[in-house]
Amino acid sequence: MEINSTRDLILDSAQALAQSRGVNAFSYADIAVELGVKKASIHYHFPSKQDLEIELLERYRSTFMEELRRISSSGSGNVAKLEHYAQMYANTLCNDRICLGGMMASDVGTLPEQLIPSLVYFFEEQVEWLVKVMDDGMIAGELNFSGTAEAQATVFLASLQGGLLMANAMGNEEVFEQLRKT
Amino acid sequence: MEINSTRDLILDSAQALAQSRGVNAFSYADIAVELGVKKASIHYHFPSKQDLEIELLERYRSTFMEELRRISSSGSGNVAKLEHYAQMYANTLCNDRICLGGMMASDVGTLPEQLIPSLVYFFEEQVEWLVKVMDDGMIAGELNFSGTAEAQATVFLASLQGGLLMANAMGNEEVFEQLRKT
DNA sequence: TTGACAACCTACCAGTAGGTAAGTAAGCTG
DNA sequence: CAGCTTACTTACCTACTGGTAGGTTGTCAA
Repeated sequence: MEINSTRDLILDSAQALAQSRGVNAFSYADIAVELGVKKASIHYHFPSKQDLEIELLERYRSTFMEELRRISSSGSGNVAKLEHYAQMYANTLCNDRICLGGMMASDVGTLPEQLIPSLVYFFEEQVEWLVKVMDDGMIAGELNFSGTAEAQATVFLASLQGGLLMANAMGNEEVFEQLRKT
Repeated sequence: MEINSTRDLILDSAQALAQSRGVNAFSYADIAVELGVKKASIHYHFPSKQDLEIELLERYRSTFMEELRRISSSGSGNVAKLEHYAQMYANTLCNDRICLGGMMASDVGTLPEQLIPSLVYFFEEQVEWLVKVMDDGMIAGELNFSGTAEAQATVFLASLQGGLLMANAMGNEEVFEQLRKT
Protein backbone atom coordinates (compact mmCIF):
# COMPACT_ATOMS: atom_id res chain seq x y z
CA MET A 1 0.00 0.00 0.00
CA GLU A 2 2.27 2.77 -1.20
CA ILE A 3 1.42 6.42 -0.64
CA ASN A 4 -0.29 6.95 -3.98
CA SER A 5 -2.29 3.77 -4.00
CA THR A 6 -4.95 3.51 -6.69
CA ARG A 7 -7.53 3.65 -3.95
CA ASP A 8 -6.31 7.06 -2.83
CA LEU A 9 -6.00 8.27 -6.40
CA ILE A 10 -9.62 7.32 -7.00
CA LEU A 11 -10.66 9.28 -3.93
CA ASP A 12 -8.55 12.26 -5.03
CA SER A 13 -10.07 12.27 -8.47
CA ALA A 14 -13.59 11.77 -7.18
CA GLN A 15 -13.15 14.56 -4.67
CA ALA A 16 -11.93 17.01 -7.29
CA LEU A 17 -14.88 16.15 -9.50
CA ALA A 18 -17.38 16.29 -6.65
CA GLN A 19 -16.12 19.66 -5.46
CA SER A 20 -16.12 21.27 -8.87
CA ARG A 21 -19.08 19.66 -10.64
CA GLY A 22 -21.22 18.10 -7.92
CA VAL A 23 -21.80 14.61 -6.59
CA ASN A 24 -24.41 13.76 -9.21
CA ALA A 25 -22.41 15.19 -12.06
CA PHE A 26 -19.50 12.78 -12.21
CA SER A 27 -19.37 9.12 -13.10
CA TYR A 28 -17.09 6.13 -12.60
CA ALA A 29 -16.16 6.54 -16.26
CA ASP A 30 -14.86 10.07 -15.59
CA ILE A 31 -12.54 8.80 -12.88
CA ALA A 32 -11.48 5.81 -14.96
CA VAL A 33 -10.43 8.00 -17.88
CA GLU A 34 -8.56 10.39 -15.63
CA LEU A 35 -6.59 7.63 -13.91
CA GLY A 36 -6.12 5.50 -17.02
CA VAL A 37 -7.78 2.45 -15.48
CA LYS A 38 -11.03 0.65 -16.22
CA LYS A 39 -14.37 1.29 -14.58
CA ALA A 40 -14.39 -2.20 -13.09
CA SER A 41 -11.23 -1.44 -11.13
CA ILE A 42 -13.01 1.38 -9.39
CA HIS A 43 -15.90 -0.93 -8.59
CA TYR A 44 -13.31 -3.28 -7.11
CA HIS A 45 -12.24 -0.62 -4.60
CA PHE A 46 -15.67 0.93 -4.14
CA PRO A 47 -18.39 -1.59 -5.07
CA SER A 48 -21.10 1.05 -5.33
CA LYS A 49 -21.05 4.81 -5.81
CA GLN A 50 -22.63 5.16 -2.40
CA ASP A 51 -19.58 3.49 -0.88
CA LEU A 52 -17.39 5.97 -2.68
CA GLU A 53 -19.48 8.94 -1.59
CA ILE A 54 -19.50 7.86 2.03
CA GLU A 55 -15.75 7.31 2.16
CA LEU A 56 -15.17 10.56 0.30
CA LEU A 57 -16.94 12.57 2.95
CA GLU A 58 -15.38 10.59 5.79
CA ARG A 59 -11.88 11.26 4.49
CA TYR A 60 -12.64 14.92 3.84
CA ARG A 61 -14.06 15.35 7.32
CA SER A 62 -11.12 13.71 9.08
CA THR A 63 -8.41 15.56 7.16
CA PHE A 64 -10.30 18.81 7.67
CA MET A 65 -10.48 18.21 11.41
CA GLU A 66 -6.80 17.32 11.48
CA GLU A 67 -6.02 20.70 9.98
CA LEU A 68 -8.27 22.39 12.54
CA ARG A 69 -6.44 20.65 15.37
CA ARG A 70 -3.20 21.88 13.88
CA ILE A 71 -4.53 25.44 13.91
CA SER A 72 -5.76 25.00 17.47
CA SER A 73 -2.34 24.02 18.74
CA SER A 74 -0.49 26.62 16.66
CA GLY A 75 -0.39 29.10 19.51
CA SER A 76 -1.49 32.00 17.32
CA GLY A 77 -4.19 34.43 18.40
CA ASN A 78 -7.87 33.66 18.05
CA VAL A 79 -8.40 36.26 15.37
CA ALA A 80 -5.52 34.75 13.42
CA LYS A 81 -7.08 31.32 13.87
CA LEU A 82 -10.33 32.55 12.35
CA GLU A 83 -8.42 34.15 9.51
CA HIS A 84 -6.55 30.92 8.93
CA TYR A 85 -9.86 29.07 8.92
CA ALA A 86 -11.36 31.45 6.36
CA GLN A 87 -8.21 31.11 4.28
CA MET A 88 -8.77 27.35 4.05
CA TYR A 89 -12.08 28.05 2.37
CA ALA A 90 -10.63 30.69 0.11
CA ASN A 91 -7.93 28.27 -1.03
CA THR A 92 -10.47 25.89 -2.56
CA LEU A 93 -11.60 28.71 -4.83
CA CYS A 94 -8.25 28.77 -6.63
CA ASN A 95 -9.01 25.30 -7.99
CA ASP A 96 -12.58 26.23 -8.92
CA ARG A 97 -13.81 24.08 -6.10
CA ILE A 98 -16.14 24.62 -3.21
CA CYS A 99 -16.24 22.86 0.16
CA LEU A 100 -17.22 19.21 -0.26
CA GLY A 101 -19.52 19.57 2.74
CA GLY A 102 -21.33 22.46 1.11
CA MET A 103 -21.59 20.64 -2.18
CA MET A 104 -23.00 17.55 -0.52
CA ALA A 105 -25.39 19.74 1.45
CA SER A 106 -26.79 21.07 -1.82
CA ASP A 107 -27.17 17.53 -3.15
CA VAL A 108 -28.50 16.13 0.11
CA GLY A 109 -31.80 15.09 -1.47
CA THR A 110 -30.06 12.54 -3.66
CA LEU A 111 -27.44 11.17 -1.27
CA PRO A 112 -27.58 7.80 0.50
CA GLU A 113 -29.22 7.99 3.90
CA GLN A 114 -26.20 6.59 5.71
CA LEU A 115 -24.16 9.55 4.52
CA ILE A 116 -26.38 12.19 6.05
CA PRO A 117 -25.35 11.66 9.68
CA SER A 118 -21.74 12.11 8.59
CA LEU A 119 -22.64 15.32 6.82
CA VAL A 120 -24.50 16.65 9.84
CA TYR A 121 -21.55 15.68 12.02
CA PHE A 122 -19.21 17.49 9.65
CA PHE A 123 -21.05 20.77 10.15
CA GLU A 124 -21.44 20.22 13.89
CA GLU A 125 -17.70 19.70 14.28
CA GLN A 126 -17.00 22.90 12.38
CA VAL A 127 -19.37 24.91 14.55
CA GLU A 128 -17.98 23.29 17.69
CA TRP A 129 -14.45 24.28 16.75
CA LEU A 130 -15.49 27.83 15.87
CA VAL A 131 -17.42 28.18 19.14
CA LYS A 132 -14.29 27.24 21.08
CA VAL A 133 -12.17 29.79 19.23
CA MET A 134 -14.79 32.50 19.61
CA ASP A 135 -15.31 31.86 23.29
CA ASP A 136 -11.57 31.92 23.87
CA GLY A 137 -11.28 35.09 21.81
CA MET A 138 -14.07 36.72 23.81
CA ILE A 139 -12.41 35.86 27.11
CA ALA A 140 -9.03 37.05 25.88
CA GLY A 141 -10.61 40.31 24.74
CA GLU A 142 -9.55 39.73 21.13
CA LEU A 143 -13.10 39.43 19.88
CA ASN A 144 -16.36 41.00 20.78
CA PHE A 145 -19.81 40.14 19.55
CA SER A 146 -23.36 40.23 20.76
CA GLY A 147 -25.37 37.03 21.07
CA THR A 148 -24.09 33.54 21.78
CA ALA A 149 -20.84 32.17 20.42
CA GLU A 150 -22.88 29.34 18.89
CA ALA A 151 -25.00 31.74 16.86
CA GLN A 152 -21.92 33.70 15.86
CA ALA A 153 -20.08 30.55 14.80
CA THR A 154 -23.03 29.29 12.79
CA VAL A 155 -23.38 32.59 10.95
CA PHE A 156 -19.65 32.70 10.29
CA LEU A 157 -19.65 29.20 8.82
CA ALA A 158 -22.80 29.85 6.80
CA SER A 159 -21.36 33.02 5.34
CA LEU A 160 -18.20 31.18 4.30
CA GLN A 161 -20.17 28.37 2.68
CA GLY A 162 -22.50 30.78 0.92
CA GLY A 163 -19.66 33.10 0.00
CA LEU A 164 -17.74 30.22 -1.53
CA LEU A 165 -20.78 29.27 -3.57
CA MET A 166 -21.37 32.78 -4.83
CA ALA A 167 -17.74 33.62 -5.47
CA ASN A 168 -17.31 30.40 -7.45
CA ALA A 169 -20.40 31.10 -9.52
CA MET A 170 -19.50 34.71 -10.16
CA GLY A 171 -15.81 34.12 -10.81
CA ASN A 172 -15.18 36.85 -8.28
CA GLU A 173 -13.28 36.33 -5.07
CA GLU A 174 -15.12 38.83 -2.95
CA VAL A 175 -15.25 36.28 -0.15
CA PHE A 176 -12.25 37.99 1.32
CA GLU A 177 -14.31 41.03 2.20
CA GLN A 178 -16.18 39.11 4.81
CA LEU A 179 -13.01 37.95 6.50
CA ARG A 180 -12.88 41.07 8.64
CA LYS A 181 -16.39 40.46 9.84
CA THR A 182 -16.34 38.18 12.91
CA MET B 1 -52.97 30.39 -22.70
CA GLU B 2 -54.83 29.89 -19.44
CA ILE B 3 -53.21 30.50 -16.08
CA ASN B 4 -52.06 26.94 -15.51
CA SER B 5 -50.75 26.26 -18.96
CA THR B 6 -48.73 23.10 -19.40
CA ARG B 7 -45.72 25.27 -20.00
CA ASP B 8 -46.04 26.86 -16.57
CA LEU B 9 -46.75 23.53 -14.93
CA ILE B 10 -43.55 22.16 -16.42
CA LEU B 11 -41.62 25.10 -15.03
CA ASP B 12 -43.27 24.68 -11.62
CA SER B 13 -42.42 21.02 -11.49
CA ALA B 14 -38.89 21.54 -12.74
CA GLN B 15 -38.32 24.30 -10.23
CA ALA B 16 -39.49 22.16 -7.33
CA LEU B 17 -37.21 19.34 -8.43
CA ALA B 18 -34.26 21.64 -9.07
CA GLN B 19 -34.60 23.33 -5.68
CA SER B 20 -34.90 20.11 -3.72
CA ARG B 21 -32.67 17.67 -5.62
CA GLY B 22 -30.45 19.77 -7.85
CA VAL B 23 -30.35 20.72 -11.50
CA ASN B 24 -28.48 17.56 -12.52
CA ALA B 25 -30.63 15.26 -10.45
CA PHE B 26 -33.94 15.51 -12.24
CA SER B 27 -34.94 14.40 -15.71
CA TYR B 28 -37.61 15.11 -18.26
CA ALA B 29 -39.05 11.74 -17.29
CA ASP B 30 -39.53 12.92 -13.69
CA ILE B 31 -41.53 15.94 -14.84
CA ALA B 32 -43.48 13.88 -17.37
CA VAL B 33 -44.61 11.40 -14.71
CA GLU B 34 -45.56 14.17 -12.30
CA LEU B 35 -47.68 16.01 -14.86
CA GLY B 36 -49.08 12.92 -16.54
CA VAL B 37 -47.77 13.85 -19.96
CA LYS B 38 -45.10 12.34 -22.20
CA LYS B 39 -41.45 13.30 -22.28
CA ALA B 40 -41.79 14.49 -25.87
CA SER B 41 -44.39 17.06 -24.82
CA ILE B 42 -41.83 18.66 -22.57
CA HIS B 43 -39.34 18.70 -25.42
CA TYR B 44 -42.02 20.50 -27.43
CA HIS B 45 -42.08 23.37 -24.93
CA PHE B 46 -38.39 23.25 -24.05
CA PRO B 47 -36.44 21.61 -26.88
CA SER B 48 -33.37 21.01 -24.73
CA LYS B 49 -32.80 20.84 -21.01
CA GLN B 50 -30.59 23.90 -21.32
CA ASP B 51 -33.58 25.86 -22.60
CA LEU B 52 -35.55 24.73 -19.59
CA GLU B 53 -32.76 25.61 -17.17
CA ILE B 54 -32.31 29.08 -18.64
CA GLU B 55 -35.99 29.90 -18.54
CA LEU B 56 -36.25 28.46 -15.05
CA LEU B 57 -33.68 30.86 -13.69
CA GLU B 58 -35.06 33.78 -15.67
CA ARG B 59 -38.54 33.26 -14.25
CA TYR B 60 -37.19 32.76 -10.74
CA ARG B 61 -35.12 35.90 -10.96
CA SER B 62 -37.95 38.09 -12.22
CA THR B 63 -40.53 36.89 -9.69
CA PHE B 64 -37.97 37.25 -6.93
CA MET B 65 -37.24 40.85 -7.94
CA GLU B 66 -40.95 41.56 -8.17
CA GLU B 67 -41.29 40.50 -4.55
CA LEU B 68 -38.33 42.68 -3.59
CA ARG B 69 -39.90 45.68 -5.27
CA ARG B 70 -43.06 44.97 -3.30
CA ILE B 71 -41.05 44.98 -0.07
CA SER B 72 -39.30 48.19 -1.11
CA SER B 73 -42.56 50.02 -1.59
CA SER B 74 -44.19 48.59 1.51
CA GLY B 75 -43.26 51.58 3.62
CA SER B 76 -42.04 49.46 6.52
CA GLY B 77 -38.73 50.14 8.29
CA ASN B 78 -35.43 49.01 6.87
CA VAL B 79 -34.88 46.45 9.63
CA ALA B 80 -38.31 45.03 8.91
CA LYS B 81 -37.41 44.90 5.22
CA LEU B 82 -34.32 42.83 5.97
CA GLU B 83 -36.35 40.56 8.21
CA HIS B 84 -38.92 40.15 5.45
CA TYR B 85 -36.10 39.34 3.05
CA ALA B 86 -34.66 36.70 5.38
CA GLN B 87 -38.13 35.27 5.86
CA MET B 88 -38.39 34.68 2.11
CA TYR B 89 -35.38 32.41 2.37
CA ALA B 90 -36.65 30.68 5.47
CA ASN B 91 -39.93 29.92 3.73
CA THR B 92 -38.26 27.75 1.11
CA LEU B 93 -37.00 25.49 3.89
CA CYS B 94 -40.55 24.43 4.77
CA ASN B 95 -40.76 22.69 1.40
CA ASP B 96 -37.32 21.13 1.76
CA ARG B 97 -36.05 23.48 -0.87
CA ILE B 98 -33.18 25.89 -1.10
CA CYS B 99 -32.82 29.03 -3.21
CA LEU B 100 -32.67 28.16 -6.90
CA GLY B 101 -29.85 30.64 -7.30
CA GLY B 102 -27.83 28.91 -4.62
CA MET B 103 -28.53 25.50 -6.08
CA MET B 104 -27.49 26.62 -9.54
CA ALA B 105 -24.39 28.23 -8.06
CA SER B 106 -23.37 24.85 -6.65
CA ASP B 107 -23.95 23.21 -10.03
CA VAL B 108 -22.35 26.03 -11.98
CA GLY B 109 -19.67 23.75 -13.43
CA THR B 110 -22.25 21.76 -15.37
CA LEU B 111 -24.61 24.52 -16.48
CA PRO B 112 -24.82 25.98 -19.99
CA GLU B 113 -22.58 28.99 -20.46
CA GLN B 114 -25.44 31.24 -21.52
CA LEU B 115 -27.04 30.72 -18.13
CA ILE B 116 -24.10 31.97 -16.11
CA PRO B 117 -24.54 35.70 -16.84
CA SER B 118 -28.13 35.37 -15.64
CA LEU B 119 -26.94 33.70 -12.47
CA VAL B 120 -24.34 36.38 -11.84
CA TYR B 121 -26.97 39.03 -12.51
CA PHE B 122 -29.31 37.31 -10.04
CA PHE B 123 -26.78 37.68 -7.24
CA GLU B 124 -25.84 41.21 -8.25
CA GLU B 125 -29.46 42.29 -8.12
CA GLN B 126 -29.83 40.82 -4.66
CA VAL B 127 -26.75 42.61 -3.38
CA GLU B 128 -27.84 45.84 -5.04
CA TRP B 129 -31.23 45.70 -3.32
CA LEU B 130 -29.65 44.91 0.04
CA VAL B 131 -27.14 47.73 -0.32
CA LYS B 132 -29.96 50.18 -0.90
CA VAL B 133 -31.84 49.00 2.19
CA MET B 134 -28.71 49.05 4.31
CA ASP B 135 -27.67 52.49 3.18
CA ASP B 136 -31.15 53.81 3.87
CA GLY B 137 -31.14 52.09 7.25
CA MET B 138 -27.79 53.62 8.09
CA ILE B 139 -28.96 57.11 7.18
CA ALA B 140 -32.20 56.67 9.12
CA GLY B 141 -30.22 55.46 12.13
CA GLU B 142 -32.03 52.12 12.17
CA LEU B 143 -28.90 50.16 11.34
CA ASN B 144 -25.28 50.50 12.19
CA PHE B 145 -22.38 48.53 10.86
CA SER B 146 -18.71 48.97 10.15
CA GLY B 147 -17.34 48.66 6.62
CA THR B 148 -19.16 49.37 3.39
CA ALA B 149 -22.81 48.60 2.80
CA GLU B 150 -21.69 46.49 -0.16
CA ALA B 151 -19.54 44.24 2.02
CA GLN B 152 -22.29 44.02 4.62
CA ALA B 153 -24.89 43.14 2.00
CA THR B 154 -22.67 40.47 0.45
CA VAL B 155 -22.01 38.85 3.79
CA PHE B 156 -25.69 38.96 4.67
CA LEU B 157 -26.68 37.28 1.40
CA ALA B 158 -23.88 34.72 1.68
CA SER B 159 -24.90 33.79 5.21
CA LEU B 160 -28.50 33.29 4.11
CA GLN B 161 -27.46 31.12 1.17
CA GLY B 162 -25.07 29.10 3.31
CA GLY B 163 -27.51 28.92 6.19
CA LEU B 164 -30.21 27.62 3.88
CA LEU B 165 -27.83 24.95 2.63
CA MET B 166 -26.78 23.84 6.10
CA ALA B 167 -30.22 24.00 7.64
CA ASN B 168 -31.65 21.93 4.81
CA ALA B 169 -28.93 19.33 5.15
CA MET B 170 -29.17 19.15 8.93
CA GLY B 171 -32.96 19.23 9.08
CA ASN B 172 -32.54 22.03 11.58
CA GLU B 173 -33.89 25.51 11.06
CA GLU B 174 -31.24 27.39 12.93
CA VAL B 175 -31.15 29.90 10.11
CA PHE B 176 -33.43 32.06 12.16
CA GLU B 177 -30.70 32.73 14.66
CA GLN B 178 -28.79 34.74 12.16
CA LEU B 179 -31.78 36.95 11.43
CA ARG B 180 -30.87 39.28 14.25
CA LYS B 181 -27.41 39.77 12.89
CA THR B 182 -27.30 42.61 10.37
C1' DT C 1 5.89 -25.51 -6.41
C1' DT C 2 1.69 -24.61 -5.23
C1' DG C 3 -2.13 -22.23 -3.64
C1' DA C 4 -4.20 -18.04 -2.15
C1' DC C 5 -5.08 -13.49 -2.64
C1' DA C 6 -4.91 -8.66 -4.36
C1' DA C 7 -5.45 -5.82 -8.14
C1' DC C 8 -6.54 -5.36 -12.13
C1' DC C 9 -8.79 -6.63 -16.83
C1' DT C 10 -12.50 -7.84 -20.79
C1' DA C 11 -16.98 -8.17 -21.85
C1' DC C 12 -21.12 -7.77 -20.76
C1' DC C 13 -26.05 -6.16 -18.70
C1' DA C 14 -30.45 -3.49 -17.85
C1' DG C 15 -31.97 0.95 -17.12
C1' DT C 16 -32.11 5.73 -18.01
C1' DA C 17 -30.43 10.02 -19.98
C1' DG C 18 -31.56 13.68 -23.42
C1' DG C 19 -33.26 13.98 -27.93
C1' DT C 20 -35.77 13.24 -32.62
C1' DA C 21 -39.06 11.94 -36.46
C1' DA C 22 -43.40 11.40 -37.80
C1' DG C 23 -48.10 11.33 -36.84
C1' DT C 24 -52.71 12.96 -34.87
C1' DA C 25 -56.49 15.52 -32.93
C1' DA C 26 -58.38 19.95 -32.01
C1' DG C 27 -58.90 24.76 -32.87
C1' DC C 28 -58.48 28.92 -35.50
C1' DT C 29 -58.52 31.68 -39.98
C1' DG C 30 -59.46 32.99 -44.42
C1' DC D 1 -64.36 23.66 -46.12
C1' DA D 2 -59.12 24.09 -46.79
C1' DG D 3 -55.03 25.10 -44.80
C1' DC D 4 -52.31 26.20 -41.01
C1' DT D 5 -50.99 26.04 -36.19
C1' DT D 6 -50.78 24.38 -31.43
C1' DA D 7 -50.28 20.84 -28.30
C1' DC D 8 -49.54 16.64 -27.74
C1' DT D 9 -48.64 11.51 -28.91
C1' DT D 10 -46.08 6.96 -30.29
C1' DA D 11 -42.06 4.98 -31.32
C1' DC D 12 -37.72 5.18 -31.73
C1' DC D 13 -32.36 6.42 -31.26
C1' DT D 14 -27.66 6.79 -29.27
C1' DA D 15 -24.87 7.54 -25.42
C1' DC D 16 -24.03 6.73 -20.98
C1' DT D 17 -25.30 5.25 -16.14
C1' DG D 18 -24.05 2.10 -12.19
C1' DG D 19 -23.15 -2.61 -11.79
C1' DT D 20 -21.65 -7.74 -12.47
C1' DA D 21 -19.37 -12.22 -13.94
C1' DG D 22 -15.48 -14.28 -14.89
C1' DG D 23 -10.78 -14.26 -16.44
C1' DT D 24 -5.64 -12.78 -16.08
C1' DT D 25 -1.53 -11.40 -13.81
C1' DG D 26 1.80 -10.68 -10.20
C1' DT D 27 3.25 -11.37 -5.39
C1' DC D 28 3.99 -13.81 -1.42
C1' DA D 29 3.78 -17.40 2.19
C1' DA D 30 3.79 -22.47 3.21
